[in-house]
Amino acid sequence: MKRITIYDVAKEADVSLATVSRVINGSDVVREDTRVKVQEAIEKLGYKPNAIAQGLALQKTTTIALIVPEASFFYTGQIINGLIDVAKIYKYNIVLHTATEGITEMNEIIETIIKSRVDGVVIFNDKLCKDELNTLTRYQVPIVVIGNKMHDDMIGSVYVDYASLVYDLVNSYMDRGVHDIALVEDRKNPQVIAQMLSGLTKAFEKRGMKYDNFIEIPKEYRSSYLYLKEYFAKKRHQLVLTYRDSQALAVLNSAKEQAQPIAIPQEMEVVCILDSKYNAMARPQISGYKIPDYDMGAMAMRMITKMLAENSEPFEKELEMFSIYTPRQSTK
Amino acid sequence: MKRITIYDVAKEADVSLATVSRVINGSDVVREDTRVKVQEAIEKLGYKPNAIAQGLALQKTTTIALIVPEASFFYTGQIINGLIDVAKIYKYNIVLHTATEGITEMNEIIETIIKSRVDGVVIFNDKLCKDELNTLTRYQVPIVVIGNKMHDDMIGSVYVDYASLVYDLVNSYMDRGVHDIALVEDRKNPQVIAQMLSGLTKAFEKRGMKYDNFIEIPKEYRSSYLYLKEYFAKKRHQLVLTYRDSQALAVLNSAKEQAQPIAIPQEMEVVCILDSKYNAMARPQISGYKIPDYDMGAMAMRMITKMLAENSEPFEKELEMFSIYTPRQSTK
DNA sequence: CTGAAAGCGCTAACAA
DNA sequence: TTGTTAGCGCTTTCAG
Repeated sequence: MKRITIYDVAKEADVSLATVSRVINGSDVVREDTRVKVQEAIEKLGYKPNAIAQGLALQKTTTIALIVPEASFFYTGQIINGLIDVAKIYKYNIVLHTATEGITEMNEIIETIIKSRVDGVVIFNDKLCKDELNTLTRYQVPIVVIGNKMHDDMIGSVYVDYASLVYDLVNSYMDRGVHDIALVEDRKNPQVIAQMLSGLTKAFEKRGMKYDNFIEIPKEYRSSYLYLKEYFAKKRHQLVLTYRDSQALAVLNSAKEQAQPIAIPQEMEVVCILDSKYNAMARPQISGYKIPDYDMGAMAMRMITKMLAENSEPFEKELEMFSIYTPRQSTK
Repeated sequence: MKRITIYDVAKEADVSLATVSRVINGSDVVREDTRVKVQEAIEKLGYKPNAIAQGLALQKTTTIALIVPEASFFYTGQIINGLIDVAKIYKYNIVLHTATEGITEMNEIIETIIKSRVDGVVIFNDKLCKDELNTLTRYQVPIVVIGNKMHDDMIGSVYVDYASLVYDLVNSYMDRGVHDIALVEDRKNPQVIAQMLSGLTKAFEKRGMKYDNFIEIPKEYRSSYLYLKEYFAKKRHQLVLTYRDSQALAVLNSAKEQAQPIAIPQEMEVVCILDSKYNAMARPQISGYKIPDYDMGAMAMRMITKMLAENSEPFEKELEMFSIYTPRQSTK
């Protein structure tokens, strides 16, 4: 089947290509009968407008680039879903890029993004690289970042304030006299951990105390579990904070499986900041915050479309999203 | 910053645009000093070739479309990762589409895919729609489907043979006299379930028996859990098969939390076909098959690139992937 | 209401 | 080795 173009349709319908262009773009100046005639030709030939050629002529691609970290966590999927769902509404295509560690990698992604002339980019990445964003900005590409508060003429953001979330949580525990609070981290989400730490530090400093209770664990579950098993044999805490569900599960299992099991929540409480369906499947069920991943993706896309709109009336470029706490069995 | 084009570079370097084109495409006929001159102009102006224009001229986009189900499961992420990783190697971009339920949806996706003139499409979807694939084929778009065995001039496939996997598993259980085997399903993965069923049926028929032991559960974990709790109060099985980890967890928890807890694996064994990291975090740990999700994505992409290569020597268009069984605590 | 023609930015013969 | 020119398929003034 020969690639059929607007010319073929024009010939078939016996009109000029300009007219065909008008009907496929829904121009209302076309007389009804010629519109019908053209439509029929389109059907008959199975013509589909070439989006590439349109993009070239129009100087826009109606596609936006999405950069996510390579690690495939459940919430990444949710963000993508939310984003794509609203992208569909606005007829945008999404080209997906995954950022591995390493700056070279990120540079390459930015490079291909610029070449592909996307209309905008949404970036969700735990390692935020200001420099890379700058080069995008230099090329006039509107950006929305998910997960970090920031703001600029061409940059918007959708985020959760983990610092104050953790601050509030820790604060209320400290009010009740719980001071032995540990933070588990595995270096996979440095940005978020930094925020959590700042919340913790602030709560401690408020009371003239210094915070330094990290439990640094390996990146993989199995070794984390083993590490924690040894750790808890020597040391326990009143409250353990984790970011991801798998970390909380490592805590739970290693605490339970001590020679002298640690009773959760009686002896030690556990909160997993980033709630997931697996938290409710664990035993004891793990308390956590329901972060609106899907909505963050959706709102990020919404924001990009606003930035892209011609007549865009001014709008808030920093959008804070809120999470709700779901207490379960791992806390008193 | 004005959009700068190949003309600007040509003027700056004082050569023709053809020469510029040659250096950006690495043609080796360019004299070294003019190449340097052009490179300098490119650097100076910050020129980036317009991939859209290149696409138009070359009649190819170096992007491939990926269709995945909307549901965000862990393995979907793995497939995407694998696919993107090899896409990077071959300089392909990935535009991601999620297929919600409903045929209209799928038709729209196919429509935009055809318009966007991607070089190929990889489709991973539990609901396979032959018709949609046909329209792609009519437009000469090479396809690789992940998860279903199929084959055609323009279609390749990468799959796991769940039927024979389940057949072997069930067969060995039946050899040991275990006949009371139940299959849990929630209608979210009809294609795979159909395959599993065919394996089960075959194993039963071999012994002149008929298989009809389904446990049809709701789609959400919470209601599945409640459903199964009632179910297991009345009825138990020697072996329960599930597809996804969350289903196995629902089985585990509801069995454990009976008035008279069901001992797993002593009284009832559980196998989750699709192994995931959460299976190892559950207690008891759940036995399952390690399906090579990442590799399936990677191989699918490899296959597409082969189909796209000019001088492609013939290759196997049906690629079976194998999984390995990891016995854990949920089986004897 | 419709057509002619000039781009959009780049590639690839074909000449020079 | 380099330049000239004709597309790639579509949009959009500008005339008619």
